Amino acid sequence: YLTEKLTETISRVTLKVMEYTYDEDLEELCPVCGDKVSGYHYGLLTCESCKGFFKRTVQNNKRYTCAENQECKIDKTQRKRCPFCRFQKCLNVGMRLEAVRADRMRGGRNKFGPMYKRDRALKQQKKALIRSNGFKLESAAPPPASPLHSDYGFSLPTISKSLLPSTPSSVTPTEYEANLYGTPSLGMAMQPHVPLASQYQYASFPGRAIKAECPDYTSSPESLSGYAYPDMYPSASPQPPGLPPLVLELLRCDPDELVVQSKIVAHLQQEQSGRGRLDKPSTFSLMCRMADQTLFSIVEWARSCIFFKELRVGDQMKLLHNCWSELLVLDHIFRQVQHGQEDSFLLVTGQEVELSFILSQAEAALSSLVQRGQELAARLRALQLDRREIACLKFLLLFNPNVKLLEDQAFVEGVQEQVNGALLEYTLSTYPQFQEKFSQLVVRLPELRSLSTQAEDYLCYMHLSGEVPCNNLLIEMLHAKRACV
DNA sequence: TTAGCCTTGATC
DNA sequence: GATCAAGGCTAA
Repeated sequence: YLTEKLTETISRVTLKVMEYTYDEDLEELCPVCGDKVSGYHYGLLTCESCKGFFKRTVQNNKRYTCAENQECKIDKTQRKRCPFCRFQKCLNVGMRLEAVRADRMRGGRNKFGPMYKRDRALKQQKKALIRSNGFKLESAAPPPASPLHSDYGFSLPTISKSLLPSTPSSVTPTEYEANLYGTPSLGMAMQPHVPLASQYQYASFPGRAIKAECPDYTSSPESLSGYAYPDMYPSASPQPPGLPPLVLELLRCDPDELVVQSKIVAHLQQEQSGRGRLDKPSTFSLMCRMADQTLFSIVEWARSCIFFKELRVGDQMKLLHNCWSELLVLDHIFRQVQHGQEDSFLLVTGQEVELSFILSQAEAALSSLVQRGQELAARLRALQLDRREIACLKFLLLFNPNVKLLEDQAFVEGVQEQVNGALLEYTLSTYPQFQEKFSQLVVRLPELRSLSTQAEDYLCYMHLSGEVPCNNLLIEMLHAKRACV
């Protein structure tokens, strides 16, 4: 599998575009302040006020400073208090500077149109997956006559009550359906926490578009190199004074999270549609399939990464065999960091699962894993881990110079050093008030490695018990790694 | 300065 | 002609 993956030509899963209705999108909440969404603005669904705020800030080159610690909470009632943190949040959730037109031309469309369309399609697809999963809501009073049983074979009280609005005493099926998929609270929970393409934010654009028409950034060769940091931001954006180019490059390697999500969702749907109605996999089996697909996307990511693609296939395989579980765990942990809820999980498919449910169902070994994972996520959340840093951490895990028998160990060591340097420079310049952030981040890596080893052991145990689905890349990696050691 | 409403205009 | 995401206007 891995050999194939590393040698095959790039194949892209065609995204299934599903129908959508505009109204459902509008029931979501603004990712910046939680107010009512009024449509797509500058890259994602936001409210009218954050749209206006973003526009004013970028158009007028506003400079803000934060009177506190640059971590003010932004919600509907407090959004006016700290424009610095509000703008920071706008950027962090993925609002796009380049969608603000430097020429102020009105009307018309820009190149984000297809992205908005795809985003709508993905939201719809996720809803469809929930439907087919039979994720059950336990809020309804009275509850639905019969639990919605999953085609995946589990009917779980997965969505926490707290996420649901108070349910009217009686609901029509349509209203129930609307509550299921379209409530603001649930909509927020199901919304991708890193909005589409936010990773391009500073990486792919040589500069803010100066015409109404945005440049075709996806295929711009200039975007690959030769960019300079000062062009990445509007001159008055309250951003740190400099970003190491390597950090930008690493960030640029990250795939569009929504694309990954949709691939996995589409794959799981396809897999399930090929099964008999009575053939219902266990929750564990489904999680394995999900992890398996995530691992595929991680391999895809590595293959297309700067530095990694320079390596020979033999070294590529050794590096991946060494760190696959660490990358998988880090991917999960970072999703939880962004999710920001200590009492629930966000799955790679965008679904949310209550932690208490997992802990009540899981045996001791799994419970311990889950809890350690949540603890690590909480620590990293406390450090305010951002996506530039996570991009670096992924490379630090991938380019591990301690891997035995590498053909080009010096190169791997060199990458490790460069990335370390870039991360250090980034944290110092971006978080000058938090000098020890770099060391605080790096010191978590052994913890992450230990956690991933524990996860591997658990997977191995489950595999020996016959619980892991066949033809699984996880198992291939597990065997390969254990064969090396 | 904010945020709700209005006008515009490329794309379908 | 309808759509809808840009920018513009303005009272609070």
